[in-house]
Amino acid sequence: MESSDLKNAGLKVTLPRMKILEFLEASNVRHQSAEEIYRALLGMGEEIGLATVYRVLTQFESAGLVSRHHFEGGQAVFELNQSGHHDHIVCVACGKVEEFFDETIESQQIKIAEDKGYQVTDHSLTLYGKCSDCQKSG
Amino acid sequence: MESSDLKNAGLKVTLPRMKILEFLEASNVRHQSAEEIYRALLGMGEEIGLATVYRVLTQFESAGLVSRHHFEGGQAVFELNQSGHHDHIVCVACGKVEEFFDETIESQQIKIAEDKGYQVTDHSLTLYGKCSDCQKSG
DNA sequence: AACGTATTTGACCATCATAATCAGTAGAAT
DNA sequence: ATTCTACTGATTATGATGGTCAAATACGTT
Ligand SMILES: [Mn+2]
Ligand SMILES: [Mn+2]
Ligand SMILES: [Zn+2]
Ligand SMILES: [Zn+2]
Repeated sequence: MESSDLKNAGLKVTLPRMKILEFLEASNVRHQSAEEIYRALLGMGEEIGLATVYRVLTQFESAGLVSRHHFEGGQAVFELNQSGHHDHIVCVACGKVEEFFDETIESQQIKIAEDKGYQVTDHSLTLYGKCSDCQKSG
Repeated sequence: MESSDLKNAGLKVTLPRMKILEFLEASNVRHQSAEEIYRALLGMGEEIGLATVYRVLTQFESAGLVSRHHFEGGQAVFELNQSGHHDHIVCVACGKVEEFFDETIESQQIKIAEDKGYQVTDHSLTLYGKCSDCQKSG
């Protein structure tokens, strides 16, 4: 039951919020833009405004329910925070997004920041390249 | 002489291009937005259009003279490509930007990509945190 | 030096992603 | 059920950046 997630986040349980959360949980695409989510919901016959989608996603982000990523060149994409932290590798040809987590990189980042006297709050790491499929066909 | 840089890049030597390149070379701030560069030039009494600044910076980027970075929340920033590749750590309190290069991270990134069958073309890594100054005063 | 042409400039407008407004609507506490 | 407040969604606003086009300019050629 997703409504408990909303309550826990201090958000009123409303139809648009439920619909967006359900959609993200049911979707097999993990990284989607606000507009993609909006269009998908419209396509499912839901009545929802684009402004609401943007607003709700921002609220979900503040509540820690979703993460927002800015990959090169396009809109921000959102993903449910189900598994823990990870970084991304994006295919510059087909747009496919894969996830990875590397302990060596993670700890090295903290070490670098500490050496410079910084207290790290966040980081963003994205690799760009051609996936194996696109290397064959391109 | 900077005009040779422009010629090498296949760009005609024009006043606006010279002015922007000279400004970037003379500036002690390494990472600046198009608008900051525009305002600085205006403040120096130069006559230049904002559209020209954007256009020229994009041309410089294509020519490999500058790099463009999208840090969180604001405009893109540009920097001269004088030293080699590096990544950035940004203070979330005062906006200060520091640079670093870590061979461990660099090679680990390539290894990760290879394991997934990707041919890396580029990557972006930015750490966010509080610098030592801002930790004291904040 | 003067010319001719292709390129560049800059004022202005267009666009794109996203945020703000605000009147109407719908949760939820009583 | 009533009431109050937070939420929604159509619309408008915003901020960064790109496109247009007439006027200006760089530069190879005379
Ligand atoms: Mn992800
Ligand atoms: Mn830099
Ligand atoms: Zn691909
Ligand atoms: Zn700071």
